[in-house]
Amino acid sequence: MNTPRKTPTMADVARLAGVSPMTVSRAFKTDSSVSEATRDAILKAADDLGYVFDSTASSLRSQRTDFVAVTIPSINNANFADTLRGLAEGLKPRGLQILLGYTDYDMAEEERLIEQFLRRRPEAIVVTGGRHTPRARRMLENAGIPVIETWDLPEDPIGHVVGFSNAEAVRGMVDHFVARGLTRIAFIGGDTSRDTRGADRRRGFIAAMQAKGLDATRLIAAGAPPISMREGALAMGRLLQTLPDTEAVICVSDLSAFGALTECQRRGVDVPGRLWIAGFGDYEIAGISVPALTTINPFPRDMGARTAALILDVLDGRQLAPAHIAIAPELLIRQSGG
Amino acid sequence: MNTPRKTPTMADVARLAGVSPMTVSRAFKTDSSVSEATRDAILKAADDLGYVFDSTASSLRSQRTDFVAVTIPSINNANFADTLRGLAEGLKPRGLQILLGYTDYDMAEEERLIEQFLRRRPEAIVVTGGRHTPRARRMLENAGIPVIETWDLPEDPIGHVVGFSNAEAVRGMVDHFVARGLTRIAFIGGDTSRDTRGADRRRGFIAAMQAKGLDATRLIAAGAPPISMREGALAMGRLLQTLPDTEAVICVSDLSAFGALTECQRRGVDVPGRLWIAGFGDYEIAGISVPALTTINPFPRDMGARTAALILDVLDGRQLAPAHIAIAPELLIRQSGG
DNA sequence: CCTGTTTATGTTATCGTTAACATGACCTGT
DNA sequence: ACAGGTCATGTTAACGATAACATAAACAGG
Repeated sequence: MNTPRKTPTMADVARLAGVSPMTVSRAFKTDSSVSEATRDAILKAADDLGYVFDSTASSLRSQRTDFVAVTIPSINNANFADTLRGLAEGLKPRGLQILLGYTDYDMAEEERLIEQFLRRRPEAIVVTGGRHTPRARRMLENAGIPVIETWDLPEDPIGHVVGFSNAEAVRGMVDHFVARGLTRIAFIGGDTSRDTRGADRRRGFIAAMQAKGLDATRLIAAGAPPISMREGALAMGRLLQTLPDTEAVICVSDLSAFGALTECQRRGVDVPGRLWIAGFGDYEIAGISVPALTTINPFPRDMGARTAALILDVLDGRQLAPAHIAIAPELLIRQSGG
Repeated sequence: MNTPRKTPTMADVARLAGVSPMTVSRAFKTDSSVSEATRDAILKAADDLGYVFDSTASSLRSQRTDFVAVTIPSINNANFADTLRGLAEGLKPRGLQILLGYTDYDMAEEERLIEQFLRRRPEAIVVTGGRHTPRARRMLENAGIPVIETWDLPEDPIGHVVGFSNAEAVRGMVDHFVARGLTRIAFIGGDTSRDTRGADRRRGFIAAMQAKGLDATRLIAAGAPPISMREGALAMGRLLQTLPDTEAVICVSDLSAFGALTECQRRGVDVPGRLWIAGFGDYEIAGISVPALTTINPFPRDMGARTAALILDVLDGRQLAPAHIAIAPELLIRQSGG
């Protein structure tokens, strides 16, 4: 019978290597001053015992968890995934581990996640968007760690911001279409308050149209997020039926835009001949579909990378005041219109 | 000047509420036996102090972290994201938090991640695929926690398995195409060993073709993963140039299949009229593109959900022996061929 | 009314690591 | 040869929670 021995600890390693536990602890930190011979002996002993370092104990004693908490609305979204990737890549060199949660576009769920995350004592917390429940906001304000809001430019930020104005970005698209002589422009999506960024884009569309003195009522609902290709196709169907003289459609995202495009293809509506379609996000599909989709690139991965860099700056004391980093989204005019 | 007071602990809450720290601890566990009056007083005190429960200390003492470690090849992949979602949803009711890492299709990176994760003392670990570095495998074997391999049916599993045979799934597609009378069938992707599942699918293609006595050499490389739409389009370009008499193409994923389809559209090649295209994964785009893509649905979300259920069963002692759960992928014949 | 059980709470020791301080050995320059 | 410094290692006492055990009060059944 094999002994049901417990997981070995540093003390066990120390005993086998003939040193004190403290020296073992030092040997596991690369930078510490331990003689090479001692370190080798310790690592050998640790290997022989099958010792696995216990981060939990380390975290408790050192008060450093090396966690960065991140909440995003959805994992099944290439834009957010890109931000996450930029973030993860920027944090990895420093050994910071992301604690990921998705809110499913639900602020109450976000609140629950934030509460859970703060209990884990992360070094920083990144949230998507600038709107939160009052309690969530309070928790973030009192967390005592850097807070970064992304994918938005909130009027009253909690702490740091790395984002862009969704409304402004869509205004750019409207202005471009109007400059090209179009007037009957529609917007698909952004109809529910749940998708905060979608709603902002829709608001931006309405404001921009009104600023140009144009009819801003060609609004097609797409339902609750995640708004995907299918919803885009259905919305396009409704648009073609109710407002057949529409000249261009701006969609809340490339996914709905592509769905809308496929609906046109199924119905034999020529894009861009009879109708222009624009999306948002510069997903891969926007660049490769036939026709390629006119869209807006908000540089999601860059947003993640900048957020990561900001976090490191704050943790290292290089950045003291709340940073307010604005990303400039880029208008990409492609074959689907513009 | 405001006092730089430290974060309050249970002891502080206990003092304010006039109880012992142990009672505070109990009050924070919903199931424990604390009188309603006491609990209210404690929660009130905690709120007044801005107390935030410290999971790190709790984990160290109770030897329970409520973490489940998960490694996936890429976050920017809707299939893996679906698995993750199924997993997260299944684990959330039990308060298990996912510790996510992505390997970027790199086994050495996977090894590094596994090592890091095990230090966090997760309750279980989920890995994608059945191939790992020898050291990674050893670490998993000795981890003393449930190990679940997914997205594959390894010959020699480490512990539990929730997956399917990538090779068998593709065989099903080949058999179907052959039954429909085709013989000149090509395969795009799976050419690098990095994408283990892609390579398995390619192997499955070759084996199935050879089993039918057909030419299994129409293999188009798509490069290193992540193989996406663009690579699919480029590969299709090469296929049309070098093997123009090909009747059908099976692609390593729907993303490359859609890219391939767009290339046909750009070149005026009729799909399915002149060429059939099939993908893998049943991504949303497969169902909505025009023509819709013939593909294979491996039920990624279900895989995640089943994995979560398995983890709970194991943690609760309901499942003792290593489980071996095979998912049956479904052939979806759509307009692009079949 | 007494014993046995349940309920609400307290006491003590500990989870495994490391911050902070201490120490002895070995330099190093004058 | 010695004060001052560096280097490698050791000692002690936490970090903040809770498992395990203990106890007092309330309750229940005969």
